[in-house]
Amino acid sequence: MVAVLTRKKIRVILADDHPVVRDGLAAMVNQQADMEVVAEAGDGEEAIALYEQHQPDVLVLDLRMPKRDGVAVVQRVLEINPKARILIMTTYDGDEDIFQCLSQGAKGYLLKDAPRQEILSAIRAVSEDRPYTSSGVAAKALQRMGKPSLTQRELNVLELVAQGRSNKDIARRLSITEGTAKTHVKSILTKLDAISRTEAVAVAHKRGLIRL
Amino acid sequence: MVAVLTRKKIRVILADDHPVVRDGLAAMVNQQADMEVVAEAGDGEEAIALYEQHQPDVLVLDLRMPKRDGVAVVQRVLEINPKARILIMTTYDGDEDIFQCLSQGAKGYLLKDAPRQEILSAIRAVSEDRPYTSSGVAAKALQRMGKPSLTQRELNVLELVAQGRSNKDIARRLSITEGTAKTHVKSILTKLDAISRTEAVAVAHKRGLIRL
DNA sequence: CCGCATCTACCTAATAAGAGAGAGGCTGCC
DNA sequence: GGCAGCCTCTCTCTTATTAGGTAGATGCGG
Repeated sequence: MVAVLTRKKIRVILADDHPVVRDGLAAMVNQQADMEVVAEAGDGEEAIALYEQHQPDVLVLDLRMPKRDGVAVVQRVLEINPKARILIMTTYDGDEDIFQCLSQGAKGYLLKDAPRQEILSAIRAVSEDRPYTSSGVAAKALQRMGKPSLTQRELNVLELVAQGRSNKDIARRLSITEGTAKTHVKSILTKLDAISRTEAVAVAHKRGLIRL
Repeated sequence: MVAVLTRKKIRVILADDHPVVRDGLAAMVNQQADMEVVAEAGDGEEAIALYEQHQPDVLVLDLRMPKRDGVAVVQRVLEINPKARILIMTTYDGDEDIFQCLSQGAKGYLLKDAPRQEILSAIRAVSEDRPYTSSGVAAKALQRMGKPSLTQRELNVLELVAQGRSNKDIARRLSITEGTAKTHVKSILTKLDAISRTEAVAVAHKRGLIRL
């Protein structure tokens, strides 16, 4: 046995819907002398419940999860404990979610393809309340800065556009006139700097504004 | 120590670009008495090289990888050893890749969010040359059957359509006339059963015909 | 209360996209 | 050789989309 350090171990909760990923992270974390996994969650609601129960030092959170997605979990956990230390970890690299999570108070954000060392450093950083963001992610978050954001209504319209609906169809579904639908589409095009609706969908997808 | 069985252990190679996932799978596999990980690859080329070197019983392969993607690896490995037993494992659930891999000779296909037991069963099945396909995946592969496939040219056009290019722009890039571009777009729409180009992009994405 | 943003709605004119039909050159397969 | 499938090009016609401007109604924060 290794001598136990004076400091307590960093208590970590893992939340990810892939058992494989949880196993991988758990194996990595538990191999470290200074940290341990105290619980694992497979969906958003479980993550919130387990956070409340264990009050860990760090919550490692996948953005895409069943029941409640990452952004919602971040929100809820910070309501429970405004000082919560959350490390977002995902395969996803669109910039909208990154921005949302970080601006809501997540302490770190990194991608799943990060090497072991980087993941462990990130957990340590976040546990000490230091922000951690991998370089590529930081760049994207900066890119997102200054770009106009879509209104809720525009997002609804955008979603329908992405499904290939016509303006007329969109109007019917949202119970507005075709003219209004056009206006929304137009301002979406302007904000996303796109020439056609199809390009708008491509841009929106790249930014993580919509999921397909 | 547990008594060693008469049978040899199933020798497994893991290929995935996420260190976390490799760790998770390795931990799961090595805990089993009847299997062991003999090598791990982080990209397609490495996977091929390690396969050649170790000639494992099972190759567990992620579809999306740097350097060379899953489909290409399946092809190459089966050239090296036509009896190779390959288990495709991915987060991706579009049906095009599933179909491609299975029709090329991969023995199994499952999703990363599968529970531990299912993953292990799949490895065992494939190691005995029995096909394994999780139910949801099988359904999608069947769906794909009978649906018209796009020609190479149409796929090129589709890619440009997905980027939001206009017919005129597509024509210029492919050095064809706008009329011809329209013809291709039209037959894409017909084959994908879409009304507009934007819907075509949505369908194509869902089917895994294109990546964004 | 005022200003600002948003959502709503209408208009015209220009452009792009989609439907339909036809047709020649090319390949590969039977 | 003949046939099928693909790619290419042409044409017309209709509809959808986009650009431009204008403007009333609402709600929110200063």
